[in-house]
Amino acid sequence: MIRTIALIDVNNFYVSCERAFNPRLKHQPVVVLSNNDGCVISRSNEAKALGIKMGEPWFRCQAIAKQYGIQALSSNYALYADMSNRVMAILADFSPQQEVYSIDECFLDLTGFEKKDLLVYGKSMRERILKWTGLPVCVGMGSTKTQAKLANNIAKKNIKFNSICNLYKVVDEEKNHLFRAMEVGEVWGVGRRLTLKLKAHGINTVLDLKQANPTYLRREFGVVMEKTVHELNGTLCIELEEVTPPRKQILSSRSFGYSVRDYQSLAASITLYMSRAAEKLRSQGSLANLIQVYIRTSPFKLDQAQYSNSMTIPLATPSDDTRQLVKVALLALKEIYRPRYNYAKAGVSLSDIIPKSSIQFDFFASPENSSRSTALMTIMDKINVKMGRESIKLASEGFDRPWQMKQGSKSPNYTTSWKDILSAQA
DNA sequence: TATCGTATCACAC
DNA sequence: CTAACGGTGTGATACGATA
Repeated sequence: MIRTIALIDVNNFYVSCERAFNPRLKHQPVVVLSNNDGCVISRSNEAKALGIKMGEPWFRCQAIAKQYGIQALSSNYALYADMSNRVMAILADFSPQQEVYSIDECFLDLTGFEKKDLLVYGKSMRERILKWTGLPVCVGMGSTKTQAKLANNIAKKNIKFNSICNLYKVVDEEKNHLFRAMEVGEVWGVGRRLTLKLKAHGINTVLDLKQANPTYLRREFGVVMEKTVHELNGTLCIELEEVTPPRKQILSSRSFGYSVRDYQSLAASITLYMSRAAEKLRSQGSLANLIQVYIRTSPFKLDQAQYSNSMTIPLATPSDDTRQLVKVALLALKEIYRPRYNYAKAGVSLSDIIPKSSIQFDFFASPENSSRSTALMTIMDKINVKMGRESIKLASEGFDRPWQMKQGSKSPNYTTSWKDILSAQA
């Protein structure tokens, strides 16, 4: 059966979230910055029009920002995550099959809906989300995920589509016209490197790729590209994934607000990051077998001595106990730490992850210890959910943290903090 | 010869 | 005022080691 897949995506998501609560930002050039107020990661249309590039380091935009009064905000993930949940909940009402693909996008399976009704259906999604959350979305529809993505892209860029593009409704002649006008890099799965390579093979536009020979593409570019072309032509190769599978790797890393030289600060940061990673691990009911710790100086400071190192340590028995994971992580840190470098970033990773239900005790492990550990971690997690993050924590996470990342202009947590709501009113 | 482990690449957002 | 460049995650592929 021919399927119908929709992709719904919030326009300029982070900026739109900020605008929903601060109308003064509307019709203005606005950007949201990455952690540490480093790079531009979301732009209003006005900011895009001024030539601000995605991923541009913010300090490089100072001149133009001053000239045009571009407003920059630190990222407020608590706000974005909460808004995301609202959008996803609304969209879940439009189909029983939903794949939450990212913080601001989801696929819906609309197979079986009358093709002629799809535009109206998409329009009602857009209207409801706008009314209930204040966020603008675009909707793209086709017979595969790749087509839905492409349709969404078309809806975003061509005003005549009014934010909804149903590829079924676009006649072949116009489709060819649209696809010929789009760069091959616009296709989902075709990034910078592949764009270059494809162009070297004479494939420049979406239409070129759609018409290319799949067997030839597989030989020259690999399976992924072959699937992409089949999907472009309406043959489904990438299924909707409704249940998010447990993470196979959990990472927690952060750049420092100011460079760090001493072991103590690094140890505190590693403890902090590992605590976060362990929380994520427990929240998905898993155990990790492998720990990685890394530290590095700033690769951008060419005049300074560079050092980057990591260490991977396998655990004797899989664990989700923050205390144990931190202990091992600090052993690794001790091994790789070298004095007299300006460290810019540190991080940890948990991998070789297994479900907790499948735990096998080794010869020396004690089930009693394990259940005590679980009880402690569970209560810690509960306290932190109820009373707020870090209400209870390991002392080695540190208290004042002068190295913590910069967040110079974060908006209030409008939807998740009573304190912030009150101060936002004042 | 098939499989494994690991590093590297490429991509998405 | 300074100096200043994100974070998380997946899958494919390459390649030497291992069973």
